[in-house]
Amino acid sequence: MTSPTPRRPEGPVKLSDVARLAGVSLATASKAMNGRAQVAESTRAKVLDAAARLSFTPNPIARGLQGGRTGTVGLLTSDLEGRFVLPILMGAEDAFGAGEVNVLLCDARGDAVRERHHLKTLLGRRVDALMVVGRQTDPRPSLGRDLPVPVIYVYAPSADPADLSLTTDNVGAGRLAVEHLTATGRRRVAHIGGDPSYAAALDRSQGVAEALRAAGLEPAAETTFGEWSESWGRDAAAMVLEADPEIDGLVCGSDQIARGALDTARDLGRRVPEDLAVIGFDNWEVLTLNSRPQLTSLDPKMQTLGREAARLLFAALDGEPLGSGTRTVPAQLIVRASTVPHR
Amino acid sequence: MTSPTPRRPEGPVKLSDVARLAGVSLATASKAMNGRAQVAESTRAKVLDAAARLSFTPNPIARGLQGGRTGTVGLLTSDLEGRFVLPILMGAEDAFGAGEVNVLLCDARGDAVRERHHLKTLLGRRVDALMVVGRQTDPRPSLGRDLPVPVIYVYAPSADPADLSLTTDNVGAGRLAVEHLTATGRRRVAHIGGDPSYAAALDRSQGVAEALRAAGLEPAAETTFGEWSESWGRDAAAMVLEADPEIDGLVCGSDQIARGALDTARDLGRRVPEDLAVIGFDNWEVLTLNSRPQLTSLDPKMQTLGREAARLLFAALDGEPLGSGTRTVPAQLIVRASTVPHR
DNA sequence: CTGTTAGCGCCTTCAC
DNA sequence: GTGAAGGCGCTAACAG
Repeated sequence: MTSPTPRRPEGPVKLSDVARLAGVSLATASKAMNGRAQVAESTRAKVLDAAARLSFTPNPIARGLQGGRTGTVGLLTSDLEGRFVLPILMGAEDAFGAGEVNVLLCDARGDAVRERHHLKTLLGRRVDALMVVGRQTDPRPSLGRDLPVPVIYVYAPSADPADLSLTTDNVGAGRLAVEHLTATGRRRVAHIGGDPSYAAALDRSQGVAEALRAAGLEPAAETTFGEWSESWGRDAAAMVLEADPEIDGLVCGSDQIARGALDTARDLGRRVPEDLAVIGFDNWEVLTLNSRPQLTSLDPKMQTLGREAARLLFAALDGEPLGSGTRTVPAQLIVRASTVPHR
Repeated sequence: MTSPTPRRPEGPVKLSDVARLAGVSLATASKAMNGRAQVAESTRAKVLDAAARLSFTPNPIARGLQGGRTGTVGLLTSDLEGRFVLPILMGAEDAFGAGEVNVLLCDARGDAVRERHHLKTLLGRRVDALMVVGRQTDPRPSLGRDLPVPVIYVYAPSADPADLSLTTDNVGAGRLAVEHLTATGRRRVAHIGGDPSYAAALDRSQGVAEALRAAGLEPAAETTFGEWSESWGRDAAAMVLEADPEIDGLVCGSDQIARGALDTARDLGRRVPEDLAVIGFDNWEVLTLNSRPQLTSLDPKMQTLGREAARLLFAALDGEPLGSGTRTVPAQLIVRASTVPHR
């Protein structure tokens, strides 16, 4: 047996160490390591073995200098604060990590100048691709058309249809909410909207309207828009329920609003879900799991969004055309006790 | 006037382009750009001007190959999911970004094997420093003592006292909570604890006990521990208030618990804050701002934690000794209507 | 199939 | 004060 762990050179082990141990030239070692075809299987085995014994890791910096892949992608967020961004980030980091890619994170904190600057440094670091994450579904300005790497916009789509964007399907989510309520027998449904300056609020409202129409139902009231807060949910629910006491289904623009609505329902002595079904959006668990009763909600699948975006970038790096336009990921209905009686 | 924007070579501009435009050699250009002393001021000016006109950005990859700084730090999180991690990340990214450093993000998702792996790739990428972020304040295993770069543990301190850790002062936070209640005249104070398997729950409880003793007060009851949920807050508050109706101050182990306690107080007809003051921990705004009344809480200053950790790493990169042991950042009392009557 | 030779972009000796 | 040459670790031409 040869010595299992040859004397390691000081410092990190380099390809030349591997080559020497394997008794081949540097170039051959390189080819063997990178799976190039012009290498005899026996030599490849020798090299691979040597590499393993030295636990060699190629230096990505040196590799990057060559102009090939750096194995990094830039993640440009407009605002880390938003709770929506984190799951996207997780999904992306997850998907990339599996593919030996590392994520370079930059937060522009809502400032276009800072965003420009980060874009420059990321390109300077020769990232292989870029993912731009915003915290609203309203379209945002494009980074430009002639970037040297593939770019995908996530959650906040690019305003330029030539770019590729991936966002959540809020219209569909609105439809799903109503379909769930009608499927559970509700006939008199009202919608309490969120902040109408957000596309998400308008889209959800549109979906609600479409589904009601499709079900042959009149909305119990015009959508009332307000803000994304519990207090708005409390107030709006009081208004709506007073105006039409027959209402048996309430679609709320967000879980916060829904939680406020639940409070009002309790104050008014309405039993949920027996007298009144309440449904929210976002599936923000701190809210949905802690409310009484627990809240049915539409999960925007942010993690899927991140993962899927990473997948698309990977495909682009593998030479597939990136594509363009805005694609959506469907929301998922999470049923809890606020819409169906105890099982 | 010379042409303001000289014909740019194709591709990114390199130092040799700058040198040529400035009419000096590559070496001189390098020295001039890096502020080395052995360069005439006049030549330096020429070079700087040329660089500006070409908007030259040094290639960090090539720089990194040299073995100097790569201008990247690794951020190793044990779990991105936790809501605590994000603000730390923001603070760190913020502080680093200002210093022209980029953050390489890796999420181990609570898996030690994955953590090892990420550690290896980060070191392989020659990060200048490492920041390890956990989601509980319980000590975590050290990454080891002989890492080639400075390491700081944030929020979750390292179990090895030779490492440098930065976390939040939960004991002090517990004290602050009680001091606030006594300062507003409460004399009969009980503590509803969180999940006792968390150091945070025990530390806060300890701080509460200390401050009560210091104020010459008996705790209204032994701390009851449970879980970090609203329903535990509701149940525990009911128990505690029934056992001792004289209680006029409730320190809750988290904002979630506090919110549950507020619900119970309302159900029991106790006026908050007149009859009963309620205070939480974490200052999680979705909870504190939406409760009725708004909730006084102790903010753990996670963003400060991240920023401060980055600062310490910067100092270490500048040659200062890194230091060791666990340091803490004090929590900040955020007073709202649940402890003081309407102003 | 394998090895030799040139760079990638930059910084750093070391002569001049 | 300036420039020429060598090298960081690796890959991509080319020769053998």
